[in-house]
Amino acid sequence: MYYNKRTHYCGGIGPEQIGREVILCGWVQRQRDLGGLIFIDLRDRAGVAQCVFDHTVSKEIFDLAFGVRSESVLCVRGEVRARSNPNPNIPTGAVEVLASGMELLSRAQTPPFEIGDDRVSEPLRLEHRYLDLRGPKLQGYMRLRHDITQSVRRFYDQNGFYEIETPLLTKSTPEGARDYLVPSRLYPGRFYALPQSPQQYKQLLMVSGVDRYFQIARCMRDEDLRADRQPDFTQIDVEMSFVDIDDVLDMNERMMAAVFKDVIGVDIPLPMKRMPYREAVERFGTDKPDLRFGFELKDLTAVTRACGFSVFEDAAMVGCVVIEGAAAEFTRKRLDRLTEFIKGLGPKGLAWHKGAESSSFAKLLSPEALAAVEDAAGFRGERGDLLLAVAGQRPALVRSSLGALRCECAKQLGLLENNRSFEFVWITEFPLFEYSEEEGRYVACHHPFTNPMAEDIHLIDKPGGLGQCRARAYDMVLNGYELCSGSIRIHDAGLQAKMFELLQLTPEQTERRFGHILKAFGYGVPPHGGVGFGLDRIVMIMAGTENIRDVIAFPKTQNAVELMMGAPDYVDGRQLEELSIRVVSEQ
RNA sequence: GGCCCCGUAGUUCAGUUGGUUAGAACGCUAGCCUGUCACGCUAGAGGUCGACGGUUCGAGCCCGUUCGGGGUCGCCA
Repeated sequence: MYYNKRTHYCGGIGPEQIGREVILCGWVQRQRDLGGLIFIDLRDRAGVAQCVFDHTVSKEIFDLAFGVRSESVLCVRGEVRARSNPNPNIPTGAVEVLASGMELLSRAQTPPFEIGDDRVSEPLRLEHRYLDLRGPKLQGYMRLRHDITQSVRRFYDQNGFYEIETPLLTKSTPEGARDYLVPSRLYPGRFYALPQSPQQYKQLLMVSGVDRYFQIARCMRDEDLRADRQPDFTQIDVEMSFVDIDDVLDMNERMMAAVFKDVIGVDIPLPMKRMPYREAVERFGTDKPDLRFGFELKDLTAVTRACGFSVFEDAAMVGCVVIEGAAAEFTRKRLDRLTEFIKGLGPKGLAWHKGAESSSFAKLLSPEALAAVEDAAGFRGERGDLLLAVAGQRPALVRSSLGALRCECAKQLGLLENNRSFEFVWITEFPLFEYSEEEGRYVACHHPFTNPMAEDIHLIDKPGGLGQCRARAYDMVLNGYELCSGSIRIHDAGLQAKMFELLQLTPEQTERRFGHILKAFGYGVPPHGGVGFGLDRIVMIMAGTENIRDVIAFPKTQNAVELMMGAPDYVDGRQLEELSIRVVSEQ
């Protein structure tokens, strides 16, 4: 037995080891039997090494090598030697191991798919996640994720932050995402909630005088999933005392730059760009703009009021994007597909224009009106521009559709493929409140502890002022993804009480949901603020994938199912009894 | 909850206007082969066409329902 005497990783042998005896352990990537000569490619997390079995090895070992199957676990002992015909396709291709011994440690069944074949359907791979994780792609992502979290920890440690864990079993505060609930055995009818974020705990740590805190925190939200959203995810949670916006932005953009430098050697220019929320929405139709390309939104409403085209005239807003120099790329068929794309988002249709000769609306406008539209849009026919316009009754929908459209066009033009540029921007001056039709009241955009901007506080008492009031809240956005979100919190008891009043929470509700934190704030709270980063998204972008499941070891499907173990699942009747739970719906 | 896409050997896919025995590649099994590395050659096994119901003389194909998966809107303080 010598498998516990491993000398190298498979991927770790090279010309330096020539002439030395090594012991490698790993999985059979492939076996090639040439009759009197057998090759076994042995794989571990570091790479693949070719092991050779020939007449120099005992018949017993040769027969063992003859019978090995893919994915069986072996330990191979032998001498490293130079290959007479090196394989330039693998890093260890200059050498091979001439086997003198071998142990078959675990015989594998035929796997349901070939390791490393990324065409295989995702459900099958998720059901056998441990096999998918053997492949070089996911191994690379796990390593990347490790490197990122280590770099994050180093940065905050070096800047005086304490890493502190907060509870997973906590209390439901139903303002925000839906909670995952955990029944209490000792208190029938009562429930813990799993944290959506450690928000309140980190603020309480500021009350405690921790001053600077961070945590790589698991968070759970029982909401529907997306390609970049899991119900069970990880947040880099950060809070600082005695700070205002600039201090928080400065610290955390330096963290992000340090991680990019450490992990992938990319220099991120600092300070990062900043853009008020309002500007982002007007120029890009979203609060998370992708700044890797242009195609900015233009408002045409002023020039289409009396243009002669009723669809434009009757709309509350007409907006457009100009896809510069790309008119030739967009054939009639592709424009039809873009129209379907837009319709899927809500608007009734898409108007397009390549010049007077080729346009869905030019004939309907007077020459003067058309010139005014082209001018307002920044359209230049001689450059081969394509103008895409959307008209509608809801300006917010017109903007968001155009925002999605500019991204779709960039994608179709191949501007994002293999694009390794990183365009960071802080979105600032978010609205403090937004009106909820569903609840018939104003709700906090961020959360109810968010501080208003000093210059906007007076708006709170003005009629209609609530919707105008801006918050000391900010998001870091990278390539169209929201990477983090944060704010400066309220530390003034009077202002906090006022906020709850404006949110139309009764004193009873306030007491039940937030009494503990208000009580704590009564004993001396420093001005404080912080951020929460979506770690999974950071890893995803640095990995260059668009699928958040790729960078989570054991992710869930879109229906929040964990296919490998089969969670969620029914539980034993006795377990339910202990929890005083009666299941009403049938199994 | 709404909308869109997908479901055929173990895997990835093809399958004509609805028509005889549903094909290919890889993988798998057996045999041969001493320099392969996507080894090669020979032979073989492997399918409730996601499920249920309907239309039809006849359904992988048409219709309905349903299940599973993906994307997206709502939702995600």
